[in-house]
Amino acid sequence: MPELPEVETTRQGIAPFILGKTVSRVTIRQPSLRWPVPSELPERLPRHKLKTLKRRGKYLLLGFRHGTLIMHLGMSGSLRVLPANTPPEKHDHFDLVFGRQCLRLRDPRRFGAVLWTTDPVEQHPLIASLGPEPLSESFTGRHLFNRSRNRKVTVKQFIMDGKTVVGVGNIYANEALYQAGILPTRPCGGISAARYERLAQAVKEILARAIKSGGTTLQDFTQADGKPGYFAQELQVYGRQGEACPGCGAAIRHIVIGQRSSYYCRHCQR
DNA sequence: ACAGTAACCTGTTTGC
DNA sequence: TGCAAACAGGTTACTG
Repeated sequence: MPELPEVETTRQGIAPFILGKTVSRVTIRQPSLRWPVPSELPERLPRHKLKTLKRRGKYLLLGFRHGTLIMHLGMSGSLRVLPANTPPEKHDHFDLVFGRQCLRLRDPRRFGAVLWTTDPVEQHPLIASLGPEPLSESFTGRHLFNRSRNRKVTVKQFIMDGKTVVGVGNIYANEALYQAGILPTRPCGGISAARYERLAQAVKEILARAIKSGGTTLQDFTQADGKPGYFAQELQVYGRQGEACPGCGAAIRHIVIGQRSSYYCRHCQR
């Protein structure tokens, strides 16, 4: 479900309710997520104040004086702030309670994660090898060009790899390649620096616009207040197999690349 | 180091 | 209508 815009939307939505607040209780209902939820959290977190709430790629980082809680929403996760006495529903696996309010993780497919580290979080194995933030200055066309030389994977797989750049999932990879006019199947090692410049620009624009729209709701993504995101209406190619390309009117095509659905226009992308 | 595939899990949609 | 297969926004782990 959530790509970078959805995670950022979530971060912004929950921050005002939990930043600076003190944890009163932790409830683990389902410890079996992507990795086991650390069983010591209910002893370790209460009485500690949440000092920072950051995002790195699609990871949310909840900073405490004595460590960092790392959360990931996987394919189907969502976080909401609710009154602490709200009865949990079927897939509500984890609660971080702050007095009368509670941060609740719901994740039907359980590909999400809740982890704890006392080391500097940037050294955590899941975080340390990540590429640059797409909305930062260190993410450039030159970076894409340099990293892709002598590689053969398709450009779509290349930009979806978190070691290349973080936060570009399947939806926005399709959209960025369309906007940049690049065929998703093209081997990444043969694309020119000028075209990578266009692609980096497209990634930045699309992610920034999606964040402003509150993310993309396809089936069940909700912002922290329970409202859907509105970027789905602005998707040019994703999920539009057979529809007319907004640029030239040709039918949008659908293929599978690396087991992920891919959509493109054969005329506007080359 | 790279490329390709399977794996984790549940819910919904599609096809016979 | 019923049932099974296919598919879904992510990422790691394993194989060659």
